[in-house]
Amino acid sequence: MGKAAATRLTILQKAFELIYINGYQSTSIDDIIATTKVTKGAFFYHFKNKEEMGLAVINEMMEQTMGKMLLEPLLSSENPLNAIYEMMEYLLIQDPYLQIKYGCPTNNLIQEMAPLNEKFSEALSKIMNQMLLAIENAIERAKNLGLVKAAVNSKEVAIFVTSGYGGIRNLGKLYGTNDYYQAYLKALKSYFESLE
Amino acid sequence: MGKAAATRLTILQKAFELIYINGYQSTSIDDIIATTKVTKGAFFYHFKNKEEMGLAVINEMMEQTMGKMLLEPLLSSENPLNAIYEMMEYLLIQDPYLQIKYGCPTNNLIQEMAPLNEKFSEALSKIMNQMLLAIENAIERAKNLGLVKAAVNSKEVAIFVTSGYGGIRNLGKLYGTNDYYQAYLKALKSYFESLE
DNA sequence: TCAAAAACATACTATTCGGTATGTTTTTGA
DNA sequence: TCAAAAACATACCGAATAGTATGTTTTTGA
Repeated sequence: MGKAAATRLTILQKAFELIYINGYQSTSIDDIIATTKVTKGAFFYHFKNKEEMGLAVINEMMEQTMGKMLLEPLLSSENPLNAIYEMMEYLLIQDPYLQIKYGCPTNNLIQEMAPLNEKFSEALSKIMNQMLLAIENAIERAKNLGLVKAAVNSKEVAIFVTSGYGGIRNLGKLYGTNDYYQAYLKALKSYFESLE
Repeated sequence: MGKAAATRLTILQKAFELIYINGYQSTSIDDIIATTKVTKGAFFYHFKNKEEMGLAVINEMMEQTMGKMLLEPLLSSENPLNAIYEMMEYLLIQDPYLQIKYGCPTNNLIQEMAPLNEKFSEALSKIMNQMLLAIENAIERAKNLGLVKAAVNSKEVAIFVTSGYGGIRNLGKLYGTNDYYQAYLKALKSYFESLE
């Protein structure tokens, strides 16, 4: 990676980190450059404005991570329903980059920016579509494997499960303890059993 | 109501409206006074600072509404499970004050402010505790009425259902259509049936 | 090697925002 | 009625912020 590309990446990484913690609007460009060795001139050389940088964070940082975290394990799983549960458990309990008090980066940005900025909505929709589709396909595959009742509507379940994930992340932010995560996971497991 | 109290209420109502749409941090005091006939002097006569006003919005506007919308119908319902579903359906589809693209006022504020402000977290926790407890009690009552399996854990279900509500509101903000609400409600209904 | 382009650095600006200082007007109650 | 307190109005301030103007340094490629 060239030096210029490294500078750009430094900006995006720090920006992602600060946006995850404080939100997009509360993250100032001065914040980003103060905690890196990047100057304002370099920042505006790489990005036309703050909005373009925010979109790059979504498209180049968040989307990739989400894809690798989701599509790969779900696509090849022998027990798709179980794979979804494991993914949730990983995201909520194991993932070292996500913290209870800061919630889920994607859901945070949706909450903050969806009503305010069409471009952000589009970029975030791609990520959520990835997630919804991955789960829907997994359920569909579970149906074909005879692991889930044929009457189950895959799309509805995907929406239901994805909603639950976003919501429990928000409850985690509020209460700051993973007790709620544990309770949620138990209920999720029961729910999945009801689909068999 | 005295004139002073009316001024205070005007501020709180407009503040709630703008915070619901744009978020707390993006709602400036200048915004609030520009769209009312309240001056800055009056604003700071009634509230020590912006934070105190924000807390008043939560405690005096949101908490009451939530209590009346939740506790009352759920407490007296003959079929508690059905009452929860009806409440969700009302909040998502019927409620004239809530809009798809702006999501849920409480969940919005949690998302934005929980990691940033302890006082906001406390105030918002009271509201969410109300909701969680109301649902938990309703499930418990359904169990006593023989409408729900004894093995069901009321607290876990309350957390699961509350998460789902917050999450689907966020998806609604992203996609701007109530198709997702409808799919969510169908899945919720199926889920409730699995508890019987 | 060396000029042109890319990449970065610094100082500055216009605007916004929360909050204050200092008033004036309105209400209250003895 | 009238003074004191409550309620409101206006002008202003300092800090923060996105973005720009104008440089200098580094890299590139012929």
